[in-house]
Amino acid sequence: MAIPVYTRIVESIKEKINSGVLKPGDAIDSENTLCKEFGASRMTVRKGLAILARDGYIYSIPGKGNFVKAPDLTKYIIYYDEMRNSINIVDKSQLLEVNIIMPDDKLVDKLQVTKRKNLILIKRLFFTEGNPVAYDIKYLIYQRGMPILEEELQDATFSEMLSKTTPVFALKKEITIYAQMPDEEMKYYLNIYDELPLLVVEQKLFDRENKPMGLGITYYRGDSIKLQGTNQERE
Amino acid sequence: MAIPVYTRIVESIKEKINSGVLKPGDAIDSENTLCKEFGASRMTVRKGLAILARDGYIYSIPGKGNFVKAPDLTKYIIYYDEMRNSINIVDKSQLLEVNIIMPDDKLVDKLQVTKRKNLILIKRLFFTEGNPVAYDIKYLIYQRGMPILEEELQDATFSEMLSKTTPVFALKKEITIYAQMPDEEMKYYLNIYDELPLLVVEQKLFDRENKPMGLGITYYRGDSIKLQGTNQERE
DNA sequence: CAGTGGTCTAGACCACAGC
DNA sequence: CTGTGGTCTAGACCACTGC
Repeated sequence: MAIPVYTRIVESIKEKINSGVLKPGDAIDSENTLCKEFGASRMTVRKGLAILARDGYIYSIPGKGNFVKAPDLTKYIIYYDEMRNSINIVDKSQLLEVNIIMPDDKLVDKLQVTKRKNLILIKRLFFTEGNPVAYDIKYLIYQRGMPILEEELQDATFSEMLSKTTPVFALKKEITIYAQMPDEEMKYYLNIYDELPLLVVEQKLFDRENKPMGLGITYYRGDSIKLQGTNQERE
Repeated sequence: MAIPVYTRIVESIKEKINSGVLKPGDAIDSENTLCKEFGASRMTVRKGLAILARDGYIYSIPGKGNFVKAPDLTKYIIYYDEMRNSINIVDKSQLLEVNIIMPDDKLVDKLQVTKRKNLILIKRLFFTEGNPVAYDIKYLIYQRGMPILEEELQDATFSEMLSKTTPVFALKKEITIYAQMPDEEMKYYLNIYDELPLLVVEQKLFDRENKPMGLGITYYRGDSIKLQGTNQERE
C-alpha cells in the first residue's frame, strides 16, 4: 500500500488534464465508473476527486458530474514580510518615534475610525549592513495589552505587533504595492542623493469583525527590494 | 441535514482556535473522541478535519494526533494580469514591434537558452482612455503553433499567448515586482515629463519540465498602477 | 425514471508514537 | 501493549439533473 489508491486516481486524472486529453469544461468519468476502473469503493474515489478539487483541477455540479476547471492564470502567491525580501534582509532596525496621535482625514478614511480615536504611531528605519533601506510607519488602533515598550516594538513585524493582543487566526490582511518618488524627509533618512524611486508596501490588518486594526506603510529604496511570487504554494 | 455534521465539527473547532481557547501547537481531541462528542462516524469526523487542514488551521502527525497550526502571517494572494489592476484597466493596446531576435547575455541567463536559439520579441504600449500607461515587452521561446499574427498578439495577456501551445495546467509562473526610474525611451513612450517612477512587473513562465518558456516585462507609469492582495482566496 | 454527486455509517486493517 | 492517525470497503439515503 505504498501508493494509496486515491493517489493513483489523482495522478491518472491529472495526467489526462496536463497532457490535454481532458480540456476545461470536459466531464470526468462518473464516480461509479471510476470505482469500476480502479476497483475502488466510492469513498476512495471521492477522496481522490476532493484532492483534485482542492488543487483547482476540477469542480463538481451535483446531479450532473465532475468537470475540468479552467485554471486561474492570474493568481500568484507572495510571501511578504517587512524585514525580508528576495534581494535584501533587514539586519538592524532603529526606532525613530513612538507617539499617540489623532488621525488626520486620510487615516480616518483608511482605518475607518472617528477623529477622536487615539492611534499609536511608530516610525522606524530599517538597515542592511549599516545602510538605510526602508522607512517604516505603523498606525495601530490602541487596544488593551498592546505593546508600547520600545524593546518590544523595535524589531517586530506588523503581524507580530498585533498578534500579541488578537488570536492570529482572526486576522484578515490586505497588501497594496506601488511606486513613488521620495520626498525630502525620505531622501534624508534613506540617504538618497540622486534619482531613485521608492517601492511602497502598505499593509492593513483587520479583526474578526473585519474592522481595521492597523495600517503599516513601508517605503523601500528602489534598489533594495524586489518582491517575488509564484502560482504555487511554498514547501 | 441542512447543516452537515462535518460542517458543525469544522465550525466548532474553528471557533476554539479563533477565540484563543486552542493555541498553535495545542492538540485537538482525538478522532475517536470527536466521534463520541458529535455522535458521528470516524469518516465524517475525518472529513471535517481534512477541511480544517486544507484551510491551514491544523496539521496531523500519524500516531500522535491533530494539532493547531501557526498560520503563515507572510502569505498573500494577488491576482495579477497586465491589463487590469486595482486602479486601472487597459482599454487599448498598440503593437510597437514583433521580431525574431537572438538573446543577449541577460536573456540567455534569464531564459536559460543558448545564444543561438531564436526568440520572439513583442513590444506593446498599453493605453487607458487615450493615455499611455504601460510599456510591455515579451520574449517568447519559439515553439510550433505559436501565434505570430498581429491580430492574435495585440490584445493577448502573457498567459494567453502561451496557452495556445501548452496545456495551461502545466504552467509554473513567477512574478517579480520592483520600482525603477524610466530611461529616455520609456519617458518618450509613456509621456513622462517630470519625475515619475516606473513600477516594473516581470513574469516568467515555465513548462512542465520547469524550463522557461518566456519572459514578460511590463513597465507601468507609477501613477497608473497599484497591485493589491489579501491573505484570503477569491470568492 | 435512472444517473449523478453529497452525506453518512460501522466496521476493517495498517503503520506509527509512547509507555 | 494501547492509542493515534491513514487507508479502505460496501453498503445506505438524500437532492438534484435530464430525459
